[in-house]
Amino acid sequence: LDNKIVDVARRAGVSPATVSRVLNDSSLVTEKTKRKVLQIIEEMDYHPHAAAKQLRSQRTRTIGVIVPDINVAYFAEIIKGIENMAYARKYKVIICDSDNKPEKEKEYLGLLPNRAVDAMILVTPYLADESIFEYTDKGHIVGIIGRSVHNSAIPICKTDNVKFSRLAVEHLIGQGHRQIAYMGGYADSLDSYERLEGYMAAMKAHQIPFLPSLMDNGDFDETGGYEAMLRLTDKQIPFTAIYVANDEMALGVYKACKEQGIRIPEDLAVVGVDNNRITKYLSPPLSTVEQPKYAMGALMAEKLIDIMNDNEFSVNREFTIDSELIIRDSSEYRRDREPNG
Amino acid sequence: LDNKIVDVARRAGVSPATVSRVLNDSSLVTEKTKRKVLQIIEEMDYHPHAAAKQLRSQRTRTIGVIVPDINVAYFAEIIKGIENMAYARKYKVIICDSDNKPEKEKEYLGLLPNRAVDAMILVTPYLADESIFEYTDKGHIVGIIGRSVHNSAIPICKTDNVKFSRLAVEHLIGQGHRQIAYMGGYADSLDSYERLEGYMAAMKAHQIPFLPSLMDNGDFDETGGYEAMLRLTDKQIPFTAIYVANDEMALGVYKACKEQGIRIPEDLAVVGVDNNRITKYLSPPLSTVEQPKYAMGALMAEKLIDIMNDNEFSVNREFTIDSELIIRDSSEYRRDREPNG
DNA sequence: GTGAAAGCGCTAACAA
DNA sequence: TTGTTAGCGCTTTCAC
Repeated sequence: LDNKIVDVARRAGVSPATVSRVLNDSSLVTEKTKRKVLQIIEEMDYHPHAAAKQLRSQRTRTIGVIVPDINVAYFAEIIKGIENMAYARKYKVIICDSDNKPEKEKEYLGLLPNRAVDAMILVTPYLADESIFEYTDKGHIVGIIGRSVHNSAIPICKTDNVKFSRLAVEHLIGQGHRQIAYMGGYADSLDSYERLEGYMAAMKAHQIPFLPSLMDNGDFDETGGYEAMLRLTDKQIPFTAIYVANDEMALGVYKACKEQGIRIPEDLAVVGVDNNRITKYLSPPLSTVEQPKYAMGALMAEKLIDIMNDNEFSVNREFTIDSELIIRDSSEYRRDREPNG
Repeated sequence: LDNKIVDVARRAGVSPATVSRVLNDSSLVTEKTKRKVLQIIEEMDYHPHAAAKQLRSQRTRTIGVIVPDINVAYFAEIIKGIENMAYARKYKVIICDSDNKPEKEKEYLGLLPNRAVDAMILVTPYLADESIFEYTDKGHIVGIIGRSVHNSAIPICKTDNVKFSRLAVEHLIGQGHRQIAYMGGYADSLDSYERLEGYMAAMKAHQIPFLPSLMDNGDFDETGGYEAMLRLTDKQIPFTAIYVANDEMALGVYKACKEQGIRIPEDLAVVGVDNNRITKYLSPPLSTVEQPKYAMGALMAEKLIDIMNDNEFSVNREFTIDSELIIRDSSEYRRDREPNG
């Protein structure tokens, strides 16, 4: 029914091979034949069959992206960065929303051995390092965004958790706070751990004793943050500031504070991480650490595409992007400030 | 290098056809052979080659989704609905973020004739009806979410713009408002038009004269909403309430009000549309119309998959889902209300 | 610079 | 119930 490459070839009076060369702009075709073929292609409204091309060339020009929840702004922005770079390099992006279900992530990884994708980008905290190595060991191309992994061969893109966490906590200390709580994500997440490290470094540098009872984990989501905040306040150990390992959990902290009549920032200063779009609309606007989400997505997509095309010879496969502390009203109480940031 | 179906066949002592049958669980295989083959597949860690399968079967089990911006919560939630249904039916989803660029949307539509996708879901206000018909006329399967199109053959999923807009405006009238402004999206969008229709119906039903000068368009985004709001207030024609055709523009309205010292809801009641996640965190929380975004995505994906598998015989291809007015503080000023909704 | 021919890995029609 | 066989539509040697 549809036109194939032989039909175009016949009409143009050339061989299928030549049409193929034109299509993939090989340098070995005369300008004249090329023009002719292009014209026939246009006339016949010919479209190459993707699957045939993929089967023959053994590449799909498709990248998969696994995220826990596309609805969370942090992941959506990363995907956007990936998509834009992919589009510029004529790659497609298959989106794999794991719905926070590890089984679903494992199944989606299967796209690699099925050769439905040429590479996979993981933006998920769930998959164990070993599950990832299973694939990289077989030569599959995998990139990781926003989390650390103990394997220097895998390209990974992240920010400096320790560094920005220390800055965030030192900002709170600079505001006069001494009782500062820390809320992490999953207990076993390397990100959580590194952010805690930064927190402790700041405390230590200012000779503030570290209180384990002022620490809790909120699973990186709103509900978890809410519940962790309730546990923290239940303890009756006073604290005047809290450093929360991501903005989603900070939403839960806001909710808990509202319910308990704790005023932000008068009674409690709050600093989050991610600079989700939502944070600047909160009341008060939330201080947070900008994560260059779009840039991380775009960079990782570019690196993987370069690797697949053998344009990537760099030894260093770990890319650390700078992140910036954004101070808003949630951590800085001033009467003279405008109503919103 | 990798195992193919013949390798499995050989090892299992059967023909490739039988292995294929097992893989696609055809009913014509003995339990015994099936078990045997499955075991060999497991042993050899065999994974079928997606492109070969696609080429032979002429289906990709992949759906494309075109959205203007995956970062906008409205679109992200729809995608999530599509992705979940697709996953349940063993389909993949290719995400096409057009970045609000019509050229990019046109190019992504090319995935259809390239047979890189079996169907395409459009969630974009940009593409002209004719551009869509170009593809449907050639037999390509296309579904549309959240906008109207003048062609009953194309499956489309939407909410009843006229109905919910009328409800929203009548809510404002019920609060005692008479000078009510309307902010639409693109001037030529059918959604904008239908929401205006609902607005006018409500006004007419309550014998409130319709003032064209209390209408403007804000292009469905925050900046557009901000600018449209400035134009409206510049006119010096008083209004005490505004019905805004989506939440993104309402963010712009909030910003303009803040700058001009207009208090919400005391000086101006605001109602938006979409119930983006962000709205309930605004100060004051924004009244809005819930759009069942996830449900629309899931429903459309299901319908298209049914159509592709000939399980869909229904004549009616327009699905209208109910939407619900959510009243929060931005349109209802009460001293006794809790700080946030 | 161009063409002929082989084959990528699978499925489906037909035969057994 | 199972096997044989012929392609799906393209790219890519290898000749010319």
